[in-house]
Amino acid sequence: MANEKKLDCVILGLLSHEELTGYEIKKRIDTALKYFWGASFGSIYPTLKELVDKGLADKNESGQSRNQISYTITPKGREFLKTWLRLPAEKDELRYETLLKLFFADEAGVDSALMHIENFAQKIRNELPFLLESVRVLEHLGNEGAHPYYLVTALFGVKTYQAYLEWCEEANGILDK
Amino acid sequence: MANEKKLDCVILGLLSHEELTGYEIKKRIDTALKYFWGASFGSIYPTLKELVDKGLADKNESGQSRNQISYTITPKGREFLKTWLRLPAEKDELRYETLLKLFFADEAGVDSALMHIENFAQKIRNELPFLLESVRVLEHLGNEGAHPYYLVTALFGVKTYQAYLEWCEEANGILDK
DNA sequence: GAAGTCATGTAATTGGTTACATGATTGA
DNA sequence: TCAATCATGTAACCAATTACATGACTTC
Repeated sequence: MANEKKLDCVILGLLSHEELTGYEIKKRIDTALKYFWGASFGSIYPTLKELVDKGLADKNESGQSRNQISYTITPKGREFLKTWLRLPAEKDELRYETLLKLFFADEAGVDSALMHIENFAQKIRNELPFLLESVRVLEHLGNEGAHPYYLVTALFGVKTYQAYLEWCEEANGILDK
Repeated sequence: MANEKKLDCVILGLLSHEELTGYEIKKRIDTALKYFWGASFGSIYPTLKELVDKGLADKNESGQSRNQISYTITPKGREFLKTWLRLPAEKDELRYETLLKLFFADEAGVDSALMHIENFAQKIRNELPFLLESVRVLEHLGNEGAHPYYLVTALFGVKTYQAYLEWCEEANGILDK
């Protein structure tokens, strides 16, 4: 029961802010939600169809370009979203392959362990500037509308990324001796 | 291609340390790997069967108790594991429903946002002592075998959990004004 | 006119969860 | 003897990815 589909809520959430096409929804997920959620086209388009069927979103065929289809949230969709938002979160989960490979690294040797840590650190270092920039912008935008919520989630990214980098140092120190 | 099954490697990894039953594998995952991986019985038992079919593990029907079936890793299984361990990690991902509900919280109001943060903090506070105790024990055990790798992954848990708690404070401060 | 990106969608497959079914063992 | 836990396993279901198919628009 705890494993319901969340993508419909993600999409409704995005639509609650603005009218969007499937393609744009994918972009939003890959940028703003990147560090705590993911989804592919192969799940986004079918879910969009479902939302329309259930009366939670409306399809607007007449985009500025002929082949663009944009979606808006319906009042019923907004109600659905609000109900879900107020329910306690059921599942927060991590799947860190890096940690897995590290946990079992005894079998493969310390060099490969150090490589995994370095790869991980590199990925984080690449992404951190984007996140810091988001925070900078959001702090300027002040307390209107959804901005404080965006800020808080971006700060989560920053905090955890910084913790990851500190851990990489620490782990290196322990293993590389 | 990036989305191959990882559970076979998780199980082989655990078997590379010791002989285990399916039930014990589940327990290991729920304790030692808890904060970066998960799996259910419904995936563990079929995977165990697969591993035996592929010659990567052996089934030992004669446990101390009649209805216990334990598994050991074969040399081929060890080779398979080692190869995987040395390949770069492809996928590190988070699915934090809490963050999702926070990102869209404008629709539901600040009270529910603060509730989500508090629930999250509570969960972390509950789990942190166990993790700290693991670190304490592992630091005592020294540098033999897999211990440094266990230590490093446990420290990852501690570092991130502490970062989460700091973030909860910060987020509360921003939203609760 | 070619390359790249914007844009939508489907089919096959898979990895996994949930719920169920069953039964042995242990300890109060 | 009853409850809890140990222990294994299957079937139904589902969410999601990957790969594929298609075509319009933009820019050099």
